[in-house]
Amino acid sequence: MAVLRQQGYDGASLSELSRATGLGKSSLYHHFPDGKDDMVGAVLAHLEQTLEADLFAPLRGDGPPAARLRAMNRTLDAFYDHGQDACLLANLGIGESSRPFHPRIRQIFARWIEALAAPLRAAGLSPSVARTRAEDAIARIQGAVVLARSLQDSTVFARTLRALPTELLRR
Amino acid sequence: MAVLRQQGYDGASLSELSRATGLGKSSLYHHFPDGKDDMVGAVLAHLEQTLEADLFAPLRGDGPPAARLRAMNRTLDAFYDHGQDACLLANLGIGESSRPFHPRIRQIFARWIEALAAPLRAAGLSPSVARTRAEDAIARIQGAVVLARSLQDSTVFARTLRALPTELLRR
DNA sequence: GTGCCATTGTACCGATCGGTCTACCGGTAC
DNA sequence: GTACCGGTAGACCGATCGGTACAATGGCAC
Repeated sequence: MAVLRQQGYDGASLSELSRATGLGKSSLYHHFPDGKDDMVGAVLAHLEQTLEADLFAPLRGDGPPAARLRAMNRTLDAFYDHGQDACLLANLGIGESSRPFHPRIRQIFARWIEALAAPLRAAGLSPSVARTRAEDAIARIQGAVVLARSLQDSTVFARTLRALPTELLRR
Repeated sequence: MAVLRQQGYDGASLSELSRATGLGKSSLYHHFPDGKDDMVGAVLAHLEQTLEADLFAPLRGDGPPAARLRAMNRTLDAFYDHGQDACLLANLGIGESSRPFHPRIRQIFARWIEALAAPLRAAGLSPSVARTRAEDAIARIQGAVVLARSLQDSTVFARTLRALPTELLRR
């Protein structure tokens, strides 16, 4: 996952993946018979599981909406290493949209949006407003990561996360 | 530029660049002796020039701030093809930050931020507020492109652009 | 022990990578 | 005409690409 998020699909060569995993090529192809796409699929499946547990489930939880949003912030801050690490979803989703793993990217983003909309509805916002705000928030997070990495300055990322909870719940 | 923004640095092979430009390899290496990095450099230089003329200069212009922001929107909407085209800066900036062209990416983003802050200051916002708002706006645009492409739904992009002028000038 | 099977290291495959070389073209100078 | 030269095509280079073949390893069933 680290190789993919940093190098992207084309940059993540098999020898790099082999080195990073400590597995020889034959082992990689034993576990992932369909090659690179298979490995990417496994990485995305694992990411989806992780996000489900650490991000989506807390968002859907039954605590106060503001607390759920703060939980998301904590997870994201760790996940992106304070905005210094690239986003795997963005790196894979920004390229060719015809890649076999692209539907999975879309699905993960869709789940994130849906999970984030939940606490906003719980706070009394209409479903449609909750949804558009969730989309906008995720766009802001993604853009903050892109900009923080491009500028090599994580200020934007920190500021974006800090502002989100109150702005999302504003009436 | 089209190949680079769609395929990214590693995905943009020389044969692809050759095909897209209609030039043989030897011609490419005649004009860009230092190879791929040289070509990327030229693309970024050209992009910077284009942005300077179509985006930054209008932002710095002397019309009403709201009109300057609407001009930015028009340029961006065309530039990203309503959110369907990837962003070259994001695609190159999201990867390894040690690449030789990375300083140029950073510089272009910095100029964009500075240019966008100008109409905000002209509207009476303090320099520091203008700057952070400019940064946030560019992050939102970048994130909107990432999300629109990942979801294959340009709604987020359109909504983001539409909301920007009034939100940026809000007191 | 023996057989079995999942797993692994290593050599190897054709294709493509980024990049170089040489021969050639088409204009311009004289 | 001829010398020159910016530009070009395409063969070619070693390295690396994604992927395969195959023999060896190692643990487990019996």
